[in-house]
Amino acid sequence: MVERAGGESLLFLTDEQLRKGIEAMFFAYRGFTADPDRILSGIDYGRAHHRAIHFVHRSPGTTVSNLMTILGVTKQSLNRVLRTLIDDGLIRSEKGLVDGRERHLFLTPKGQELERQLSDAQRARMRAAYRAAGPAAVAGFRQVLEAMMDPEMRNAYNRLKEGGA
Amino acid sequence: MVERAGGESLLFLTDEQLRKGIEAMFFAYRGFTADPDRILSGIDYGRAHHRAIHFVHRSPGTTVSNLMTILGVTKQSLNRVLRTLIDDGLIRSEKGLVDGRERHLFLTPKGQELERQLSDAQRARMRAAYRAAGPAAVAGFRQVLEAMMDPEMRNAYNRLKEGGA
DNA sequence: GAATTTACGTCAGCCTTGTTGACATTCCAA
DNA sequence: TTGGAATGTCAACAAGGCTGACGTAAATTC
Repeated sequence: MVERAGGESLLFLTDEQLRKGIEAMFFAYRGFTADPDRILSGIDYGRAHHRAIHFVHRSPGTTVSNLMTILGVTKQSLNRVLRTLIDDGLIRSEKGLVDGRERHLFLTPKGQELERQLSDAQRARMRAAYRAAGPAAVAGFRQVLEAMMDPEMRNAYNRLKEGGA
Repeated sequence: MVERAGGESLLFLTDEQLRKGIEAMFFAYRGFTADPDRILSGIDYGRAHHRAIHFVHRSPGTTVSNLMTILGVTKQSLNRVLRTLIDDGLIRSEKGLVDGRERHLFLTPKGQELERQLSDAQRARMRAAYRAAGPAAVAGFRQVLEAMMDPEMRNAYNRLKEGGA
């Protein structure tokens, strides 16, 4: 009755199972962004600002072009967001010492404060989900997500992982 | 060395682990939407059209207000998308028989054709990820995602699950 | 040393997709 | 009959993507 290959059930690969996974991703991503979005809607920023702040926090001193790659947006789009964050004193931009064409990005204390607020909210939901599901589920969660990424993004993700380990 | 509670390791709840999960969600969601987006960019539609088509396919005869709730958008926003899909002959809207105020939505053959194209692409990636990660990982994946949803969305998700089981 | 390429900033315009507010219609229900 | 619910639609606006073009400074290459 159950399809098998090498003794392993393949029931989890039915279209029905895949569809459930697709819908789970859709609804879960909504939850994933809900809490930071709520905070940001109060102040003048949006999800794009959150992403920039997150990755500058994550990789202090990163360059503009590196951030463009990570976020997958054009420089014009990124610049609009970065411009407001710099003007508002949340991000500091420093001309590169070894290569003067590059701009290195850092969070100011004010920027760090907002980052903490946002990531606290997002981590709280993540923590609750992790706790509810348990460590084994979390390992599987990460495995599937990683397998779902485009290869280039998987590389970017793994470089970030190492850096923060 | 390892924190323990009830004999179970809590290492998976460190801020570092949570941050990795957050970044995994971000990069994976990009991959998740990449293939349908590529198809849609060719024709005249966007991600919003995909979502509408998906859930109309999923729940044939669903009403407009139900779709609004599922998608989490306003009726004006939904109507704009629905309008083009109806005008282009991908979705059919039928006045309710028992309650004449309601409009029930269905995919036309043309709509079903596009739905199949889009979901084939999305399922292909999902299938590859599932296969790479294995059945145990998939179970964990689904558990964590479900725990991450807002309660209302979890209900919506579970109603869909039952219907399709 | 001159020419080219790279990294970045910026202006302008366009598109999608979300929002709010207002108003009309139709129909169910008390 | 009257209020509320479900829907459609018009208008205006905002966020955040995009492309294209142009400018500047700095590095690299010839």
